Formats: sequence, C-alpha cells, structure tokens
Amino acid sequence: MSEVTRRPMMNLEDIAQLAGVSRSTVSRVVNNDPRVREQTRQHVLKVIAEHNYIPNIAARSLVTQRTQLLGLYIPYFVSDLFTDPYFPMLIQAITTRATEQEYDVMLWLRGSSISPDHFHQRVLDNRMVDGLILASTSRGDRLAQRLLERGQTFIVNGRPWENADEMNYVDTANVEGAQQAVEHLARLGRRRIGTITGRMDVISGYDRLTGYRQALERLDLPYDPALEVQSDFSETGGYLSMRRLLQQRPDAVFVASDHMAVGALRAIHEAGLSVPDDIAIVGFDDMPFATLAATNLTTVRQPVQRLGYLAAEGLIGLLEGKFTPPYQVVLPTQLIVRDTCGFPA
Amino acid sequence: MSEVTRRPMMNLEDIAQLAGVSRSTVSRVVNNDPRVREQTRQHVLKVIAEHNYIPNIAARSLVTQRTQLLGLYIPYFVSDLFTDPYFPMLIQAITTRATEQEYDVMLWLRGSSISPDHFHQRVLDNRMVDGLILASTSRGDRLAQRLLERGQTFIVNGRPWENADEMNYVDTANVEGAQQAVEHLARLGRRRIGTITGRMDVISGYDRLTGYRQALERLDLPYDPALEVQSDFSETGGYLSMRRLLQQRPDAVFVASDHMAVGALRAIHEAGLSVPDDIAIVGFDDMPFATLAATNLTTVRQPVQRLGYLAAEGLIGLLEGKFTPPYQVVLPTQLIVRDTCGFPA
DNA sequence: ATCCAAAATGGGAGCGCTCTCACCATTAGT
DNA sequence: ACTAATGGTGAGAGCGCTCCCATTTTGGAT
Repeated sequence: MSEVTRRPMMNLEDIAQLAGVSRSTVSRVVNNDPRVREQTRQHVLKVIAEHNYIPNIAARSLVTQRTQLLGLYIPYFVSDLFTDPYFPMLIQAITTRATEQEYDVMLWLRGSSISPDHFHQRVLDNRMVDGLILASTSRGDRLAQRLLERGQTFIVNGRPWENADEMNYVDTANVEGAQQAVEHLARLGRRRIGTITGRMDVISGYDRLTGYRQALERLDLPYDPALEVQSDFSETGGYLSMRRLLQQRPDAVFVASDHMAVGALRAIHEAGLSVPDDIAIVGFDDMPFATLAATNLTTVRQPVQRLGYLAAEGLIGLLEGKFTPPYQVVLPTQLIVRDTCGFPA
Repeated sequence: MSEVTRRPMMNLEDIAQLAGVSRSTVSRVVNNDPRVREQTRQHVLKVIAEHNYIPNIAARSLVTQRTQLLGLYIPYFVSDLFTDPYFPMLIQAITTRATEQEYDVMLWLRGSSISPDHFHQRVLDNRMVDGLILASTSRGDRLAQRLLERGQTFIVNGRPWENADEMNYVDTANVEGAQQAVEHLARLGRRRIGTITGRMDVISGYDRLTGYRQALERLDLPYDPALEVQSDFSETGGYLSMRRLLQQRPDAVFVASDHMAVGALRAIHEAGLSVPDDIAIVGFDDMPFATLAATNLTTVRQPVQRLGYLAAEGLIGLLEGKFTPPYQVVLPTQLIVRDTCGFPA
C-alpha cells in the first residue's frame, strides 16, 4: 500500500557481522555490560553509530518481560482538563520523573466518545505497560480493585475509597489542610463560616469537608447545615453555590478549590459585596491563577507537582523492587495568606 | 526482590491446550479471523475469558512490526502548559481519535530537568511507536528534519518552518484569521490598530503578524512599526506589551492569543481606560476562558480540537496506507464577535 | 456411496532480542 | 612449569506471537 519503500531495519546480527563480533557482544555493548574489552566496545559503538542501529524494543521486551513503559490513567471529563491546570501539572511532573528514570509514559484519557466500561477494559487488557498510575479515582470506580485482583502494579493519586490499606497511593493531607483554612478564618474573627464543597465522590472533596466540620467542632462554632453547599470543583459550580450561600449571610467561606473560589468571587462581586470586608474567602490548591491581580486568593497550597513526582518515583521503585508495597505517602499542605481572607497586610 | 509471587502469564499455547485446539486457531480467534467455526470460536473465547488470557503485545509487535502506539511530542515549557488549555485540548482530541481507532498514545513532554538534545535523542531512538505527532515546532528545531531523514512517519501540528512541502501537517489559517480580525476592527471605524504578537519562532505567531500587516496594507491604513509589540503568547507578556503599546495611543489592538489578551485587558483597566470605548480588543484562539464574564472577548476561533482529531486520524491513515503523503490540512478560522471590539449588541 | 472444492485446523519457521553456559585466551599464584 | 582464576567472547535456546503452507474435515453435488 504505502509508496514508501522501507528498507529493513538493522538488527543485532547485522551489526555483529559488520563489526566482526558475535551477536552477544553487540548486545553487551548496547546494554552497557562491563564484560567487553574497551577496544571492542569502541569499535562496535562506531559500527552502531554509522548504521543508525536502534534496538528493537519489542524483541527486548519479549525476553525481559519489561517495557519501561508507565501507564497514566486520567478518568476525568473533557471540560475539567481544559480549564483546570491540575492535571497538566500532574502529567508534567509524572513524565518528568519517568523520563529521568528512563521510563516512558503512555496516556489514557477518558474521551467523550468512549464508554467508561470499554475504557476500563482497554486499560485492563493492556499488557504493554509495566505499571500504572491512576490520576484519580471516584467512589464506586472498580478499576483499582480489578487491577489489584490481576496483580498489576499500580499507584493511585489520592487515597482510594476502598481497600486503601493494601494499595499504593500518594495523597495530600486534605483534612488537615481544610482545618488550617477554617481555623485561620476563625482566628481572624469570622464566626459564620460556610463552605463550598468539591465532589463528594472524589476523596479530596470528601476529606476537605470532613476537615471543615472537624475544625468547626474543635473551635466550638455552631454547625449549620445550611452553610454547607455541595458543589463539583468547577468554576460555574462555585459561582452558583456562592449565590445560594449568600442568602445565609456568611462572613467567611472555605471553598474547596481555587477554581470554585474564582466563581465564588464572581458571585460575591455581582451581589455588590466586597472581599474580604463583607466575606472572607479561602480556597484550596494554590493554582497559578490564584495570584492573578484581580483575585490574589488566600488558599491552601497542595504540592501537586511533588505528588506527581512521587507517584512516578514510587511506582518505578515498586517495579524495580526498591520499595515494598504498600507504598503510601501523604504530603502536608501549607496555608498561603493573600488578600481574600482579610489578614492585615 | 519483590515479595509478590507473580504467576507466569498464560500464553497462546496454554489456551490452545486447555481448549483442545492448536495455537493457530486460538490466534485466529483472538484476531477475529473469520476462518474459524463458530462453535470452536465460542469455546476458545470461553477458555480465554475463564483464564483471563491477554495476548502479549511485545511478541505480536515483534512479528507484525507494528505497535498500535502513537507518539505525541510536546516541546513546550512547563509554565505554558499550566495556564494555557491549548495543549490539554489538543492532547484530549488526539487521544480520543487514537483510542477510537485502536491506537494508544505515548506522551513526551519536555521536562525542565532534561536537556533538549537528550530529549530529541530519546524521541529519535525510540522504535516503540508506529508514528509521531509533533504538537508544535519552533524555528530552528531540527527534530522534524531528522525524523524525515530517518524515514519515520510523522505529522506536525502547525506548518513546519522548513521543507513544509514534503511534510505532513495540520494547521490553522492563521494569516487569514488575523486579517479577519483587523478588518473587523477597521470596519468598526478604528484607525490606529496595533498588535501584540506571539513568539516569532513559532509559525502561528509569525503568520498572525503577517496577516495583521497584510490587512493594514489592503485597507490602506498607515503602517507604524511602533504599533507592533513583540510578545510571547503568555498572559504576563500580554500585560507588559500592552503597557508599552498604550503609550502609542492605539484605538484598537489585535492580540495574537486570548491568553495575552487577558493580560492586555488587565493593563488597560489598570491604566483607567475602558474596553471597547477607548480601545477595542480582538484576541485569537477562542479559549474557554474567553467567555468569562469579566472578559467576554471578541476573538478569532481556531478549531484546536478538530486539529488534534485530524492529526491523529491523518497519522493513522498514513500508517495504514489509506492516505498518501504529503497529508496537509489547513482549517479556516471564525471570527467570534463578543464585547471587547465595540460591536453594538 | 463417491468425489471435490471449500472450510477449518495444525505445524513449523522465524521475528530480534537476552541470557545462560561453554569456551578460549590471558594473567597470576604456587 | 603447571594449574587456577579471571576477563572476554561465542553459540544456542527460547520469549510468545503471526503467517505461510500443508493437512484434515466438512458439506454439498454428482
């Protein structure tokens, strides 16, 4: 079919012949085996370079049973990816660490045209990757469980909902982070502190709400369900939730993501109220846009890139036997005080 | 090392034995070869399902010389990825189309810790992918040329700087799009139309400037070099460039990306000027954030997702002999009139 | 029943690599 | 001088699959 005449690729045997040595020796040179005379090595290396020889990965994998490939599974919806830099940051960190350790990354994004089941099956049926990173899981997602049953090596970003004890994961201390935020608001004199939550089927959303509630209890502030508005991590969600919340006249709101906080700020401004004088806001994430002039959001910083970095490193360590499962890391957050919480400058 | 005892994976032979047929027959079933009796097929399928058999991709690739893997090369800097949804959108579209056609996608992101040379070499040395998509190229980048010399099948997003005639690419009609924008501004009575350009080593930046200049010429508007400020596609770049440009008192500005336009608007507001009364703004891209209430940007829409979709489809078509190189597609843009250009509502 | 094409199945070779083992050459130890 | 250890190299098997070709089975048509 193709009009391009593909000259057959060189293989080990060809190079061996050209260099006047055996296949084994060429293989040793390629794999940096020390048991080759320096002179021979140089000569073989020269022949390899002259003929642009590149080893056939498939053949190597067939023998070694390893591909040096990591799978990255991102079950998120299209629209979230477009506006929220969380996943780009995570992807960046993961690929960077993987590349540093001589691994490549295969990407599975849930596309709109593919059914979740078919998508799961595709991931499960794939034997090309040595290990997997699940960028996120939501409650009721069976993928992690099924991977566990298959004996696949994988690591989850965000503590899994079920069987967390026997799984490898990296996570942020979301409960504590949310507590920090609420306690900070209380310290500044706020008493009617509301919250706009993330998705309740995502562990970080759930944990941040838990942190909010625990903080209220610890601070002896009255718990008022009307001050809790469930949302979905999106900018629009934050906007709409804040409009509802405003009717309860809160003097502060802990918003479970920066993205929602931007929407919340918009709603507040539209209502003719001012931040932080009328309402103090603390977000969560510390995304790049949090520092934009119009916003300058007080927020709880989570180390997204560090998380990605450790996920890749952890998975590779597990694969290479450097770590023993379960590999579990929970990183602390940091409160970043800016303009929206009313802290005197 | 690993404490997990990995039971050896099933192979074709095992399944054949269990099903009481030959390896060949199982292979036919797995590959949907019609030359198998329906009864046999069902039986084999049952055995496969019972034992969770998954074919070994490496072994298959070794024979077929194909991996069903596409490489996606994104040479962009970290910070751009975090704030600009362009690449996430592109990645999404590419992976979606690839998945639909039974291909998987391998991702190469230039990480900060890896030198460009080493990164190129990594891509060049990789024989795992059937074909490559270069998400972007900048002037002087030798990768495309070297891939061409190697006989690799690849497709570039954005017309390549050199040897474009013999390369496969998808592109936006940037020149025409910029013309549209400037002509629209002129039609609304603006006469001192400035521009904030993108990076001049990226073809889209270059083309959009060309379009701006051509439009001025065609409209018989005076060309004033001081009204051209070179920038870099970033929000901060847009902000700083607009501050400089304001000294020239333009009554309209064509900003070569929405991202820069957001920065430009910020600079204008800071200067106490109003949009569109004092200055009309047209952006380029039509990114999701362009519609945000505070902005509602008039812009030139480019079909990013369609571009990604066609890049994947084109590459796969090329690989499978359905298309003959060169595969070259240039998609038209569309002017989206919103609030920032002063068009009466 | 007989024949024959077509359908279905099996066997073997080989893809390009790694890895074990055997071998040869060199050097050191007695 | 003879052995033993060491460093360097080669040969062969085999990873799990596809694909060609040979062989067997099947189901009409005669």
